[in-house]
Amino acid sequence: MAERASHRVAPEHTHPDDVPVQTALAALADPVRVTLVRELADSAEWTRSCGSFDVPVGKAALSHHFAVLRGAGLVEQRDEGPKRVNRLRREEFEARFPGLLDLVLRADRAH
Amino acid sequence: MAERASHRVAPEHTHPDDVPVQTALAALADPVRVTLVRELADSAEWTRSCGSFDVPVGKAALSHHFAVLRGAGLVEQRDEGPKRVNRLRREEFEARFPGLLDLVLRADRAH
DNA sequence: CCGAGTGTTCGATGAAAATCATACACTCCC
DNA sequence: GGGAGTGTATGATTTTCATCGAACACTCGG
Repeated sequence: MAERASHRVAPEHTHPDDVPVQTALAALADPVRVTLVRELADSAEWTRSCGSFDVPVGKAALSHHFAVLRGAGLVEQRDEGPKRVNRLRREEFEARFPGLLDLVLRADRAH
Repeated sequence: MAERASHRVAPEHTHPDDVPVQTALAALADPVRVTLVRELADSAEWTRSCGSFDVPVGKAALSHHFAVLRGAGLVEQRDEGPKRVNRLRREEFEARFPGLLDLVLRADRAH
């Protein structure tokens, strides 16, 4: 059939424009999610599969965190073969919440 | 004696510079606290006592929220007679987390 | 010095969120 | 098509956090 690579249900995405400030802040208030966002920011787009992140949680929790990040308009996902690869929505998120992402990424550990 | 108005233990304050991003985001991720911050932003400094805010929580919870806001470097308090009056640490917080406060204050309800 | 007003502390309660283990669905490759 | 690899869904457990009620501390004005 004229199908793309995946038969799975495509992940639900929320555009940053449709995200309340509250939701964005809550998403970024969790250390695990911030780690994901930071690692994602240091990688090329669509190169990181969900399982490739160095966080101390099981895959169930990990999957949950990605769902939250999608819901906050921070991450976009696409199925590529058996893996689900990720992309940080830098520009779109920056346009909706100017400065916020940079704040989290820079994260002066000097404190 | 050469004492100020209050004998109470002065409230503990944390300067924004000593606040981790994580803490700041968590503090602003609560709707009640955001209401406090917004009302505070719309008032002259040192004019609002803790009890003067329009939030749907008892005074115990309210007192807790102010403690969190102090710990996040968002609010400064001073005892004035029997009341404790507040001030939003606009400049200091802005210097530490550029753009963050504006983001919360503007809070486009258009979503 | 008492009483009203104000805010904090403490302990308990309830709700929300993070986590895990297990089971399941899908894709690819042999 | 079977099996390994990858991610999701579900249900239970744990932790965290917001909240409340009641008791307490402090200030001020009669």
